[in-house]
Amino acid sequence: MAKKKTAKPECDARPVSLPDDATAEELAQLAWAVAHPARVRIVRLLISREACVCGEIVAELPLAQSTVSQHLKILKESGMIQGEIDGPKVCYCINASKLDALKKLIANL
Amino acid sequence: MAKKKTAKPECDARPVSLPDDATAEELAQLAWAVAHPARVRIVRLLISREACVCGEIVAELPLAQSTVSQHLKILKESGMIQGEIDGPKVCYCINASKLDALKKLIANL
DNA sequence: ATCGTCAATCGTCGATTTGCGATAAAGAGG
DNA sequence: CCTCTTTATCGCAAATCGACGATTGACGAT
Repeated sequence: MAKKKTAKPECDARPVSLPDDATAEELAQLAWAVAHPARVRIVRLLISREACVCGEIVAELPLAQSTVSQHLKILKESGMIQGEIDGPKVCYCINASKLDALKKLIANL
Repeated sequence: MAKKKTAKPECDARPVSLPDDATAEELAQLAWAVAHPARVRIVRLLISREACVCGEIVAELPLAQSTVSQHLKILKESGMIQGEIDGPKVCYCINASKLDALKKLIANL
């Protein structure tokens, strides 16, 4: 934390941006979920298919299964997608509310 | 959620993923520009003020000048903002077309 | 010409991300 | 029971990010 000791008499006097700060982190977090080509493709895939087994996602991407699993974990932690266990498989689907939240936050920029 | 049959889902007969791939990278790149709270705040600041000197941005954020400069560089490289040298100061402003590009890409997700 | 201000860049540090192979865990099926 | 399939997780390595102080370069003013 930079604590400037140098005198700063009359430069800034604007405590106007408090709600800004709150949504800034939320937007950053959601944007970050989509800030990787592989994750963009996963999100698009889930939107277009509405539901998708993990194996299909892996087959769709030029990445190793473990890497795709990592991206899925990141997307799940961000709340953008959800995964339901279905026997030995896992069925992922988009979380519409989170996606809408991202859309709104970006649109209201 | 509509669940596919447990049998093989005949889904992959679609050579449609060429434009997907192209915009996936573009979206990821633009999303990454706003995937940090400080950069979100910078972008918002520039939108609300339309133009802003670097010093003001530094004063607005709880970060060192060099760190803010880094974020400005990232935003500039992504095309989201532009900087014009004005004497010893540098005046930054938003790049509306890039911002719109991001908004469209997110909205069309 | 010299000084002070403003912003970019350099070098460094620690933390995080990204990718992979290998392994473990959980069911389904023979 | 054993085996196969499917997915998550565990290291591990390379790369990148984020933050900072210090320095540099550019410009205006004195």
